[in-house]
Amino acid sequence: MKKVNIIDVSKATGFSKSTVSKALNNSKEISKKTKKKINSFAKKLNYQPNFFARNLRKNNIKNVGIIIPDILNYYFAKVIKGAQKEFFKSGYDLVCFFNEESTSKEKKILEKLKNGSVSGLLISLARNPYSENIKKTLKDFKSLNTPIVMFDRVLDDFKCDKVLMDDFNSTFDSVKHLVSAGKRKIAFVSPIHDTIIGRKRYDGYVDGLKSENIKFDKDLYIPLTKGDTIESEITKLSSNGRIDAIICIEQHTTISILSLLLNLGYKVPKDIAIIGFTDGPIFKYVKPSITSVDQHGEYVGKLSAKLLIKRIENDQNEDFVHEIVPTSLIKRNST
Amino acid sequence: MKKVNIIDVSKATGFSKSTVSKALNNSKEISKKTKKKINSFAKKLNYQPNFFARNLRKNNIKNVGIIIPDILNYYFAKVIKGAQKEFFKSGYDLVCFFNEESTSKEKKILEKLKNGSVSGLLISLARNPYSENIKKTLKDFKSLNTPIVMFDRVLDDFKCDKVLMDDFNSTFDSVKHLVSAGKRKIAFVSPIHDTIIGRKRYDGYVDGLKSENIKFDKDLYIPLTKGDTIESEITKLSSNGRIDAIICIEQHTTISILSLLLNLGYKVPKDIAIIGFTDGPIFKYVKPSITSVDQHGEYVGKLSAKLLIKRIENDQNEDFVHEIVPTSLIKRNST
DNA sequence: TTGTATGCGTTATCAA
DNA sequence: TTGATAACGCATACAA
Repeated sequence: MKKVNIIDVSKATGFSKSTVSKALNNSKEISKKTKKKINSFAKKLNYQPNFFARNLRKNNIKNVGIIIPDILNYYFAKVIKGAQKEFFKSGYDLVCFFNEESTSKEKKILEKLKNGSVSGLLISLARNPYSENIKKTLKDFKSLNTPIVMFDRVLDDFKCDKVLMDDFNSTFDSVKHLVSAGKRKIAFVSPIHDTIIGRKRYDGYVDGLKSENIKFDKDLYIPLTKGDTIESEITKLSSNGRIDAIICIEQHTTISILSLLLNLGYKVPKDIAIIGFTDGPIFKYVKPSITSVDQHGEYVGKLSAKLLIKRIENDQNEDFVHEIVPTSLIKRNST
Repeated sequence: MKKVNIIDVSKATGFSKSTVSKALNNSKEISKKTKKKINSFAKKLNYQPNFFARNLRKNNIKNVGIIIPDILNYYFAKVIKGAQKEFFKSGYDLVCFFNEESTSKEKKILEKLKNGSVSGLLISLARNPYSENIKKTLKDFKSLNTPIVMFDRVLDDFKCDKVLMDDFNSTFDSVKHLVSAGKRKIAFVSPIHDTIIGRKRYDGYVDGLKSENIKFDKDLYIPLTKGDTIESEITKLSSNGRIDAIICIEQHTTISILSLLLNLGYKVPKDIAIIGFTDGPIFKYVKPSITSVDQHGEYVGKLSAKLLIKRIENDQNEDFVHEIVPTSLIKRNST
């Protein structure tokens, strides 16, 4: 069963293929009557204009790519949701890729996308993306005129539109919140201390303490390296009333800490309060529910999509934009 | 900055464009030396063959679409992950859409996809998909030679490859598991009693009871309609030792039930055991952790992708396949 | 081994 | 208002 093309419609209606084309594209050159006839035939034959021929002729494709680390991460799922909605509204299709925190996979994806199947790219990089490789590959997109918008995990020295979370204030505000709840011995647990985001959140924590005239105690800063378990750290830290609150900037570690504290017999938040990071509902269902920093993933996706569309459709030479999306604290029962 | 095309490469190298084309496609007609030269020039110029021209010529596109209800649902996220991996391996790009449980949105997506931007379609329908509209739209894909694979939420009277969960045995096995833990007064809570899946799980429950010689008590079957709260139902049901276990086939309802029971002073699982449904980690972190039916979303995605690729690349006329993916019980502390 | 010519299905320009 | 023709960029049958 061959696909019906414009010539089939032309033959069926008796009009030339250029008339058919114009009629189907609702050109005002064509009379109402002719349009009606041609449209009805096209429908009857289930004619669909060839995607490639049309795009080849018009030389633009309404596809954009998105590359994120992991779709099972609730934050990224929200970003995709927000982005997809926005793109769909503007007629763009969203092609999804996952780098699984691997720079080499990321590179493979990027190389593949150079084939022109997308006219723009949304990307949040794999951890430790500071490889020259990736940067070089990304630069190729510039010469292909394919704009890139980075969000969340961005490359500092790559020039493009960027959407960032307000990581600094997320922890700054967390400290404020804890202090207002009477806490002053606040630990900071970071399994991502070697990332830019981790450092910004750390800075917010340190400055938050400073703004409350609390002396920074480096023993209360717990950077975790991959594979570290927090068990001994937390046990040590929590003994003798050395701390009365914990800010943890990664979801699973937060849950482990909560369960550890409860097992050790501490009351949360009375003895030790906890603040965690996630967009997801998990913290809502544990006991006690955990106060958490909401990163507004859906909004990040929407905003990134808007920037990308603008960049695709308008001037590529405008100055690059860096948007900072504020986080907000969802207050629950752990603080 | 115009994109460089094959003629630019041809001029740069001094070879004709057909020689260039052949060289870049690694044709054995072309000498090693020529290939080398042409390849190096192509690289230097950052030449990328025009996506549309190439596809127009070859008339096949390595894009597939996936439509799911909601990406924030962990099960569907897993399906996407599994599918994406499989598609990527075979060189296909995955274009993602979400129907948000709306048949009209679903229809819009399908209509749009008729433009030939994908050569295959993976779909899990919005609830209540039994509209003639959707079926008619889906049928159009047949005449476009675009194969469809349905998974999970399928349309019974539409002929295509399908991947289904073993819903019947999921609840059948759950009953067995509860009985082996000494429970016999097992309630069944279903917020999706009006769906095929809901009915199959119900059947599994009923037959599970039968196989254990437990008389079915219709008062223990709680179908919930949208908006119903389970509070009064569960309170009534749990009083006077009327039940000693609950199977609930929706994640959020399950969590609510757990929390309700604990508030009412019941011990879980001693007084009342609970089994829920989800692929996600939420049940792992509540106290007590909840035994749950794992639907193996990633495998469902992978399998669906495989079927679709086969259908795209091979004979379209083979008989349609219906795969049943077994579920498994993750035993935790609520049973 | 390389080059010439043609066609894929559209849309756009120009002529009728 | 309609139609003939060229062009988009590539791949391939065929000629050299």
